[in-house]
Amino acid sequence: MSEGRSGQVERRLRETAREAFGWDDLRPGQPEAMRHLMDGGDTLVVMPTGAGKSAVYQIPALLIDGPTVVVSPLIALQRDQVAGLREADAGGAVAVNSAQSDGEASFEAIRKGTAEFLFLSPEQLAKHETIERLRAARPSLIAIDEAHCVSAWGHDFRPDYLGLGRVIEALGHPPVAALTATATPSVQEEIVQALGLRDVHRVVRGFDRPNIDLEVRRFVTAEDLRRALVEDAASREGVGLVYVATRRATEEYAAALRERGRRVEPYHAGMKAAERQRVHELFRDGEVDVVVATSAFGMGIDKPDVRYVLHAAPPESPDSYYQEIGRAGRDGGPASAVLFYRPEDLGLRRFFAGGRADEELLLRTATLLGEHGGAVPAGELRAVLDVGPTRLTRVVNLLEKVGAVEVTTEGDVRVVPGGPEPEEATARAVEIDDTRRRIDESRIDMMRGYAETAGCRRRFLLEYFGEPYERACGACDTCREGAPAGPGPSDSFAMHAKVRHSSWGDGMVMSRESDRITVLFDEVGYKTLFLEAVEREGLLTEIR
DNA sequence: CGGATTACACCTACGTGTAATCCGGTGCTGTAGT
Repeated sequence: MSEGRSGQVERRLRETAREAFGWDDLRPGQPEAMRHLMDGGDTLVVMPTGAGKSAVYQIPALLIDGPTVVVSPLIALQRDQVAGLREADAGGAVAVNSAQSDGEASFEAIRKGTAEFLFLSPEQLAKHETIERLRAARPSLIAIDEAHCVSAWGHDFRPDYLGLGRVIEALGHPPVAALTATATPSVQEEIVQALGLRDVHRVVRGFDRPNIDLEVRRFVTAEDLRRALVEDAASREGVGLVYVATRRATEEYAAALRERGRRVEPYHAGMKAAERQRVHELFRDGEVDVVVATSAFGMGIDKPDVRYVLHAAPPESPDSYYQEIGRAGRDGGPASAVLFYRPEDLGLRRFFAGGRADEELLLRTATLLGEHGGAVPAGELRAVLDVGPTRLTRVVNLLEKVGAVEVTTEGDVRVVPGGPEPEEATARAVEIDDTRRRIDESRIDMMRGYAETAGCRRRFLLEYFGEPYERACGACDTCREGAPAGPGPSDSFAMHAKVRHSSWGDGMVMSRESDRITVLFDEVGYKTLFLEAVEREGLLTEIR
């Protein structure tokens, strides 16, 4: 590739950025990713909200002939994105989902080229008719927005996320851009695997948010914690968020804060759509001081002047925690993230993470498909097995992973000839699901690790996300109290070293403190080991 | 897994303690009934 041609491509990218979106310049990392897409490769972009993730696919979309399919997890998000693109001179945008009646008109607009962008949920893409309509429009680019959902939701909550790899192939695998604000190296790997990305160019940058002060306050009784949080939230200046674990707690904290004179609204997924919308608007317009919410509140929020994010209970992983506190201080001004912590409150997360694969249903599905021998439409399979679409997709995903069944281009399910027998397939599927669950549970352990570390909290989080951070930040509670120094002079088990444990298998060193290291094992997830014991017992060997 | 609620035992006052039970998050979709 000559210097001249890539320079020319970059000039066209810059021109398009200016003309269509009014952006005067491209940001670091963007041009390379855009060029890679235009050369036909896939790209994985991990950048904070507001740093220009969307531009990475939107600008090439206008330069490559053919429409762009955008997978977006929330209908509300699709609406905002369509509206945003319509304001720009970006070739038009439409969506297809259950909230709008005229899906056919949207497909028509894409086919005729009167719209460049088509927004869809993974569930829409799980339908064979949708794929057929899209194939007719010959999409030339696919964007997966909020790509961490593949890993966070694909295994149970919204299993159609794991079908996206198949969708990409069915559409002829045009260049794919997967975008997210938060993904550890292992989640990045999972996204690449699940989507079947090839020739991947990665842009990973900007994890550190130095203006967010980090603090954990520990409590013994639930009542003390509750009082302290209400007191804290009631006395803060500016707009803030309080994350709680249950819907009921949103109401209770909101009532307590209202009593303290704050303008406050609860928010959770059990509320009516109109009410949720209203809270979003009040928050956006600065007409509330505090929103008390479950994890339902967050995606798509881009309010710059959120001054604090308090947690009344730990979330399920540092991944979720970092996403939630990352909504503070987007304007670069001082912001605060405080976790009000009791170890007992991790129990609810353990409960949520605890559901095991349905062994009986796996066996029944595999047996039934084996006896039938041919391709069975998903609808018929659901009826015979008497299960809903979510459960069936979950089971089919697992059986597909062990090579027992496959989904045809028509969207039917059939056994793979020569694949494992039903019993064997079930056992292997259960094992795969158990591994995934152990890793989920180990993420809860890492959340505890964050809450209980004596070291710098920022360092803990950044190393969890794979960014070596060889110092103390000075802007967290442990630093202010004089956090212990970093790792000693020993250079064994360096950051990101590959190691082997006699019973936990292979893993990678993800963080180091003065007396302990944390290793992410392929099979059992995150484990923290004390260096003294590692050396005394010879627990780990370095491998390469 | 832990917290909140309910049931009921106590035993004779109308309240209190303990055991059993229930419940908990995230969103899409498509259809039936207003």
